[in-house]
Amino acid sequence: MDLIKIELPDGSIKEVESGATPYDVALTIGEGLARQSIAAYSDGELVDLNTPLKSSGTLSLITQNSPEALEIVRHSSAHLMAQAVKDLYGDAVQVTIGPAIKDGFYYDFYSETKKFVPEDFPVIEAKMTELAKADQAVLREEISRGDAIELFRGMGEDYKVELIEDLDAETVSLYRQGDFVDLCRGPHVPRTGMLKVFKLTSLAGAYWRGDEKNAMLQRIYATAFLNKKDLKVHLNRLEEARKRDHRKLGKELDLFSFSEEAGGGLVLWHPKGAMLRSIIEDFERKEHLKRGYELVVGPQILKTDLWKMSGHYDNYRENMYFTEVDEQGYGIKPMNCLAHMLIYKSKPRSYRNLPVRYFELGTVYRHEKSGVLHGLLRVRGFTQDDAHIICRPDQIDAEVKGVMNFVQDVAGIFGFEYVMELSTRPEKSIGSDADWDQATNALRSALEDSGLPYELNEGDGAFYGPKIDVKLKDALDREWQCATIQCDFTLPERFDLTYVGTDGEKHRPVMLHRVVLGSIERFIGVLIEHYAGSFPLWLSPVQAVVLNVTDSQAAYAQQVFEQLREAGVRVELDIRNEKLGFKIREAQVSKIPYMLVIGDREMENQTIAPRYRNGKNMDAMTVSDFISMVQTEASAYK
RNA sequence: GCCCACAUAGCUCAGUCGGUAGAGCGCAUCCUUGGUAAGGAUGAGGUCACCAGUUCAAAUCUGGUUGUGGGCUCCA
Repeated sequence: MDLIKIELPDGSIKEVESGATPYDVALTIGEGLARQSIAAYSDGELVDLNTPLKSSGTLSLITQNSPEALEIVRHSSAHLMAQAVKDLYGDAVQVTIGPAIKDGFYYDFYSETKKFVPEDFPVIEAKMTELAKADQAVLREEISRGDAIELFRGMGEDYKVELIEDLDAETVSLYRQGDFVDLCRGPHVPRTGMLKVFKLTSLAGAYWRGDEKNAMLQRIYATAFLNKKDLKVHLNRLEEARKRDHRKLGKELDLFSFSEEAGGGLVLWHPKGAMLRSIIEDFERKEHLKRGYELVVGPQILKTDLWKMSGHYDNYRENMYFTEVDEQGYGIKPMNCLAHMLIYKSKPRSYRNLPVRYFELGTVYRHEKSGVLHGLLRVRGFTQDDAHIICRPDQIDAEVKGVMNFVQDVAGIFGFEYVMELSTRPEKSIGSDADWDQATNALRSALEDSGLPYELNEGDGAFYGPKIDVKLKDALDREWQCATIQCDFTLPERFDLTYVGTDGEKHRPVMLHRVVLGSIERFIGVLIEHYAGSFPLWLSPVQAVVLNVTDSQAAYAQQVFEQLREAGVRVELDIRNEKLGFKIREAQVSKIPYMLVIGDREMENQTIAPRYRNGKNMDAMTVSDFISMVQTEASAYK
C-alpha cells in the first residue's frame, strides 16, 4: 500500500495508507476526536468522514465545535426526515429537495394523496428517532448521470429525475442510509446515530423550483441541533421574539389596528400610533430640508393615460387600483414619481439649477396579493418618504453618495444594523451599456466609500436601472427592505424631461428614485420590534404621565399636567381614584418613559418626583427643570 | 394569488360526544384615600367572523366568503 502525507491544521504531518479516511486520520489522534468528528475539509474541499484520501494533502476535521457542524447535521437531518416520510408513506410521497437553512432545515415533498397535517409531526419525529437509533451508516456513492436517472425513474421519483436531467455533471453523488437513497452533494454525518436533537416546526406550501407555474409541494420545516440545550435556547429565543412582535405590541400599546370592514392591509392609526408617525414625519421633513430637498405634494389619483405613458399600466397594472368618474379613468398612485416629473416639466430647466430634489411623504396604494400582507410590514396603503432627484449624468455620483450618507445618518440615530445589496442589470432591461455602467459604478463606489459590507445581486436590478437596497431585520430576523436608491434613465425619456446645457441644447437628465426609511408603516413596524415597544423619549407618543398619590393632590397634578402640555411635553394625567402602585404598573406596562409622582411632599414643595421606566426613582425636581431635562434629552434623539 | 392552519365578550383564552356559552383582565357603579408593578364588592357586556347546507337541534359537522397566522411567489 502506498503511504500518503496528510498535513493537519496545526502543521503536523500524519503518514497514512492511501485510501484511509478522515475518520482513520482522526483515530490516529484520538478516539474522542474521531467520535466528535462530523466531516472534514480535504485540500479545502468539504468531504465526508469516510471519503477515502487518495493522495497527500491537507486535512482539517470538522467537529461538533466547528461552525460548519450544525449545517451538516441539519442537512443530514433533512435526509433523515425524508427517509422517515418515505418509510411511513412510501410511494404516495415523492421526495424533492431538502436543504439546511438558517435556524434549521426543510424538505419539500410532492404527493397527490397524502396531505401532511401537524398531527403527523409526532409520528414522523418518532420514525426519525427510530431510524437514528438504528445508527445506519450514511454512505456516499458516485454513479453516472444516466444510471442515476434510471435509478430514480425506477423508484418513481420524478422530481429527482428532473433535477439530475438538468445537471451538467458526468457523474452524480448519492447518499444511502438503510434502504433510503437521495441525490445529494453532501457531505453528511457518517452515521444516522449522530442525529439526536430535531423537531418539526411547521408546514407550508412551496412551488417546485420556486416558480408559481409549477406544482405546489408540501414543505415541512424543522430544526436540528447538536444538543438539547441549544434547541432550548433557540426555542426560548423564538418565544422572546414573539413578545417583540409589532402586531402584538401594536395592540397592547394601542398604536394601530386593522379592520376586516375597512379591508386587509389598510392601517387604522390610533392616537398614539398617529403621534409616533407624526413625530417621524416631522423628523423627516426637517432632515430633508437640511439636505437641500424641496417639499412637494402630488395628487392621490392621476389620469390612467399618464400611467400608460409611464409604463406602469403595462408593467404594474395588477398592483394598481383604478377608478372612473365622468367617463374619465384615473389610477390611484402606487408610486410618487409621476407627479414629481410633472412638476419638473412645468417650466424649462437649466443645467445650473440641477439637481432638483423633490421630497414628498407620499401615500400610495398597491394591491398586494392577499397572502403577503403582514402587519405593518407589508400593507396595501402606505406612505413613503419618497424623493426624486433629477440631475445631470455627471452628478449621479455625488447624489448617490449624498443619499448613502443620509441613510447612514438616519440608521445611526435609530440605532439600526442593516444589510446592503447592490443589484445590477437584469437580462430584460432597457438603456445603453454606457448608462448602465455609469449608474452601476456610481452606486458601487458609493457603497465602497461607505466602507460597509454589501452583497452583490447580479442581474437583480430594476429593468430601468440598477439599485442599492438597504434591509432591516424584524424580531424574527426576517429582512425587510427599507431604504432603496434606484437609477432611472427610462422615465426621463418617456416623459421627455430635459434641461438646457452649457451648449444651449436640450439634454436628458437622470432620475434617482430613493427612499430613506422606505415606508413609514414598515419602518414603524421594524422600529417597534427594534425597541420592543420601549421607544426612546424623542419617539415616545407619551413621554410622561402625571400620577397623584391621593385625591387631595388632584388639583396640583392637573396644574402640573397643563404646565407640561403647554411646554410641548407629550404628557398624560392619571388622577383616577386608584392606588399609586396600580397607576405605576399601568404606566410601566404601557412603556411610558417618565412617571411623575405627586404626593403631599411634592405639592408642599411645588415639585414632582419622576420615576424612570427602568424602575429608578429620581430626586424631586421642579416642573421647569423636568421640562428642560426632557427637551435636552429629546433633541439629542435619546 | 397558491399551500396549510386558525376565527368564541374590548383583550387573552376555556368550551368534552351536536342540546343556543364561561374565566381572567378591562369597562360601569359603589366602598376604600392608599408613596413607586394589580385594594375590595356588585353589575353590564356575546347575531360564537359572515353566508348557505346537513340535522328535531350547530359555537361544534359540510361548503363558500372575508379576515388572520406560518410559508411559497412577488415586493417598500
